[in-house]
Amino acid sequence: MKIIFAGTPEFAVPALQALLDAGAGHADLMQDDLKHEKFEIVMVLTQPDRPAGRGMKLQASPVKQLALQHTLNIFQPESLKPAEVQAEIAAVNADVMIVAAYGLIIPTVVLNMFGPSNQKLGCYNIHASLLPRWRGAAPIHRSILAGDTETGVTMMEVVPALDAGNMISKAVVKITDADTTQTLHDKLSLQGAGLMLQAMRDLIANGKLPSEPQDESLVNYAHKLEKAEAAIDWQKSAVEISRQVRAFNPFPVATAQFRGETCRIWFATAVQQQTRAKAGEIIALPHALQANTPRHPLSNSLRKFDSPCIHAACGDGVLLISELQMPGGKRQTAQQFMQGQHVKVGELFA
RNA sequence: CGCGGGAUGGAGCAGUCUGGCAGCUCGUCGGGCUCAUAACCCGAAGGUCACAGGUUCAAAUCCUGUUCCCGCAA
Repeated sequence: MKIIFAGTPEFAVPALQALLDAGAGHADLMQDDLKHEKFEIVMVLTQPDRPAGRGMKLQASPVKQLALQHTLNIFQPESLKPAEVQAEIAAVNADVMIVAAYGLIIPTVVLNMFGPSNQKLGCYNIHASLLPRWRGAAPIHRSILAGDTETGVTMMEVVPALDAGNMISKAVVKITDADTTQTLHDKLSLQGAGLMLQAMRDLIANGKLPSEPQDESLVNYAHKLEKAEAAIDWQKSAVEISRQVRAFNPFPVATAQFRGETCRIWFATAVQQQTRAKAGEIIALPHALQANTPRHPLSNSLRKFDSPCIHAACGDGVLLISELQMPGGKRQTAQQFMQGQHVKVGELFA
């Protein structure tokens, strides 16, 4: 079965790796008699190298880097709309196309190349949510931000409308208080790779995949994160702020003003504690600087938390900040931050 | 050469503008106190101030070059 794999970022890497592990490879490197039984990756579509990182040097996408290691046929058009680009895709005569966070619109003309009218097996997408919830660009971020207790991945048919195709299979993943977008992303991309591989095996075995339509009444959209959403509003509840912090880790990272500087909050959890302190006020700094700070009534009861955190009052509840970063500096644990900055109880985040 | 910040005992930082004894919060080691402790008290070790060159009576500090790290941008 000839496959085109279309993907760009880290999320798509486990899926491509899964195909490679399952025996896929460059056509020239495979035995002729295996080609019909196994997967043959005839083209890897990925976005063009972009300036990225410090110095803004051109960088190959994670998918491209993996493809290069396996000497796969790489194609990096700016867009799939030009006729000559579409001709190149048609020329490899693939049976199926797998899409995972590719990031470019796939025109109807291209989708039709894999349609039944051409005796092909279809075009399928791996999406990082339990559709129809969280269609769109930032499903992982939005599921944490919304306080969902579970999310997942969905394998689906690609149609012209955004993430609206019929669904093939799903995997559910719980969201815990310790999950960030990073940790969920990693779990989901692995689950997605598994779903995709199973779907491809079923496709080889049966020549088609059963699917069911999405319930349009349950649809909602995961809009791309705005930079402005990164700033913490300390009037909100600790639970909401904790979700925001975890949803924005590792990108773009929630921010707070401290001593006139914008510092980034990498990790924080919420506890239910009544306090009369102002929103954003630091009310306790257990362990590290206890000798130099007034003993706060809460500090004894909060001692059960084994790593030192900065305890900041919110509109409702208390936020325990355990990892943060000052401008120009590295990420550091709350303890290192307290020692280096000489943080005192009563200082304010804004 | 896209723009900005940084490098100082094991960790995190101040000191640099305005050159003049290497400092803070921790950690480590030794001793003390305590029913006990990540608490408290006393003491000690530990530094080529990223690297190279320059200016100066004198450089962590000023000048030049290099390396590495962080942020902006995605």
